[in-house]
Amino acid sequence: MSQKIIELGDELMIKFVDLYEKTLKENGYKLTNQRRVVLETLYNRVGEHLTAEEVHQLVKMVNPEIGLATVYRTLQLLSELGLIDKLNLDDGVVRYEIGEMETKHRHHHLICEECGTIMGVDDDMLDALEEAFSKKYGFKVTDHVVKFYGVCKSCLQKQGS
Amino acid sequence: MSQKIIELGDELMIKFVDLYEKTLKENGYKLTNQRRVVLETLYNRVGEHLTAEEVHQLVKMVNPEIGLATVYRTLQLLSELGLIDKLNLDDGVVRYEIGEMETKHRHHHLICEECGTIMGVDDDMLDALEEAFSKKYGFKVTDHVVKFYGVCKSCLQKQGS
DNA sequence: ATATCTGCAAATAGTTTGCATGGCC
DNA sequence: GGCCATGCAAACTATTTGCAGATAT
Repeated sequence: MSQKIIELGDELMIKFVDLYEKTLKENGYKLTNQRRVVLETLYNRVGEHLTAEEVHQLVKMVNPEIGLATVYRTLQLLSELGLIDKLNLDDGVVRYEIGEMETKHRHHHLICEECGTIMGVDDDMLDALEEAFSKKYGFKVTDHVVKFYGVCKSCLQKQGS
Repeated sequence: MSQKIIELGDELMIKFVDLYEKTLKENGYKLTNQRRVVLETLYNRVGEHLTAEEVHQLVKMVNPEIGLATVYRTLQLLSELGLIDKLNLDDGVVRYEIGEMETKHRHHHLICEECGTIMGVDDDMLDALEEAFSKKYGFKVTDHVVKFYGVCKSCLQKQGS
């Protein structure tokens, strides 16, 4: 069955799809169109933090047949495989975003309490901290989640004027 | 109407109840038995991270009439007032715990992926980092949430043997 | 060929809300 | 006395699951 593929025109995207195929195969999962479309959708929205519902809306533009349950299942799978990241802001919805392939550094989030903007930042400042914690508490850290809440640059400027 | 009060026998607890009364009054909320019982329950379980359902079970031992909805409303209120802390571990349930009155330092969580233990640690290592982030991204940080995932000391020892 | 995946609809789980009654200030 | 808070049940929302048919390998 033929399936319209999103026009990539981007070397990075090809690399990403390769990784997706490799990772799924290695773990014994099938390579389905639904899964690729979900991943491509996330890729096309780098920097955004989408809910399952939002991903479903976007995905339906490419293939209207894809159901919401599949989107949920796919997001969960891709997240487990480390192809995408899960993000929880305590607002009752789980969000997903493309993980950073290029760097090994986990990235963190600055959440503006004024305008709700979520800004992802890449930083290795936490690495030293992680090690310190390991030593201090005898706890072997494998991962960490850091969220900063506050007021973003542009909201600060608005407040100033 | 008379209401059985949990035996305190503890100066800290009295201080805590005082704070609870003061904070509620200052914000125009009524001082009800339900609210105090919820707070005392949390206090009696310092170090644990309870779900609304769990708090409800415990609270019913003191006063079986208290409804689940009230527990939800109360936990939300106490959390907004800063009397207790909210914690989300992405397992589909929101947890609450007594906030640290003594220190200004927010505390962080070490979550063991082996046994599920959640360990709260108090540490000011993040303060420097917060400031660095503020400078670097022009973002005024007011709060942060940090979670470390990994393997706890006792699980590491079990693995070793 | 066959085990996995999908779509749909129904089920679930956690949390919220409307409303009449009860209790604090 | 008035208004906020409570309890109950019903409503809601996000997410999960069962199942029959479709699809990738």
